[in-house]
Amino acid sequence: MAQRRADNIRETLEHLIITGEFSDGDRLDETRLSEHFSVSRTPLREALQMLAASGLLELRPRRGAYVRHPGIIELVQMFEVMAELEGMCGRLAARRLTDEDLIALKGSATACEKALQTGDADAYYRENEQFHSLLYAASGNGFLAEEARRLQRRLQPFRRMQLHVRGRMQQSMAEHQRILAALEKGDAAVVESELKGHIAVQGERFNDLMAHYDRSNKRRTQ
Amino acid sequence: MAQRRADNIRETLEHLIITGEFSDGDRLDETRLSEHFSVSRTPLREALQMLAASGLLELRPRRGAYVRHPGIIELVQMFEVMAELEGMCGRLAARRLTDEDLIALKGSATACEKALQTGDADAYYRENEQFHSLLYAASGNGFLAEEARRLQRRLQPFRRMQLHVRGRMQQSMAEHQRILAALEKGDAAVVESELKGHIAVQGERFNDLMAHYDRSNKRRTQ
DNA sequence: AAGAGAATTTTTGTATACAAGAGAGTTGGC
DNA sequence: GCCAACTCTCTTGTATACAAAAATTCTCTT
Repeated sequence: MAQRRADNIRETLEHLIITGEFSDGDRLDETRLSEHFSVSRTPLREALQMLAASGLLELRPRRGAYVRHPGIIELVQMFEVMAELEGMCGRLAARRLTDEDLIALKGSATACEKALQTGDADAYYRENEQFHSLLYAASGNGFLAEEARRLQRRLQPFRRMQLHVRGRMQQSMAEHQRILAALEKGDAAVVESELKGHIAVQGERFNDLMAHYDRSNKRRTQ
Repeated sequence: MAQRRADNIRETLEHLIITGEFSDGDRLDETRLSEHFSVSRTPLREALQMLAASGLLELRPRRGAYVRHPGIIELVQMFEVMAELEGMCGRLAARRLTDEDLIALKGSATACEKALQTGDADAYYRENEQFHSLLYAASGNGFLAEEARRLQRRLQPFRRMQLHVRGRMQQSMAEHQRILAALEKGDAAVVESELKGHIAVQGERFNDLMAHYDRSNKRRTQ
């Protein structure tokens, strides 16, 4: 991919869609957008196709590009898959972990703890993401790591919301510690189940989460 | 997606890449290809980007599109993930299976058996693919089913090769029967482990498979 | 003669121009 | 007065034209 402009536009649009600037079902007008970005329709269309490929848009032939936000059912399903992938990463990592991996993971966990103590949810979110990415890499399966990152990215805004649920950050941190301990012992089964739970809880607690989601939706729709 | 021409071209090119008409590292010339397909470069480029999005090409900015075949390591990793996803589908399906799902799966298994008895490897391949697709759907998780199908599609040519390994078809059929039996009993753990094994064996027996692969590669390179 | 640098050529990336399908609005018929 | 068909417009899909960056070749110098 990655011709300069098309890729920049993709990134910007992706952000706008993910942060909810565009609502589900919105139609993206090529001409309007190309004027907005001061480019021709050619690179803009390339951006739209990339977004469609990653599932953020639906391209209906001769009809246009429509924003496609996952509904609650689809979100639960995505978290279900994410839990499985993370569990798999953990299971493999427990067997294949290198010393460098462990050091990096511990460093990341420390950074998480620091963010937790200062109460900086954004920083915690970033460090948490880093912790999980390191774990994916530690699985020793590059393809799995890529797939996990892809889905992580897709679920990004929803995982972020989770952190605003009362007490979730503390619980998340405790889970990280248990995961690290089990990893160090090489206990694949525990790592796998801890990680599955660590993610699955986000799907299961969706009532809380959707309350937040709906309210932020309403706020921006008004 | 799916503007008429770009999508047709994508399909054709995908076939050419998957069947090995293009080798790893081959550079695809936009002008040459657009002349070959009697279209302009615009829809052709769209096709290239779709192929890049699904991992069949690498688009290096200002350098062109390069065919990207998975190496043996990546293939093993992909099968490892496929096994996990199939196992997950099976586990969920054991819990969520409807009567219609079971009937459809049984029908598909019967069709597999018929193909096996007539020794028609192509038919067996098709019916086998159908059996697995039905299983994905039976998981009750549409997102998981889509992801599984995506990866199945990507591994298609390599799974197909497996069937030419001596005795693999018979073994595969027996595994299907055991999976069906466990599904009917609702034994999620057995279904999951049977399916994991059913796929993982393909990754593990990669020495046999690669012997075939290399020979067919050599044959067409000459 | 070999290597570095400049000019040329080739190829990708972007803009614009053109074609054609979908949708809305209008008009004619019943 | 309502429905249907036709036209007109608007938007997408495709072709072509243009710009800019690599790659290649040629030349000049050492």
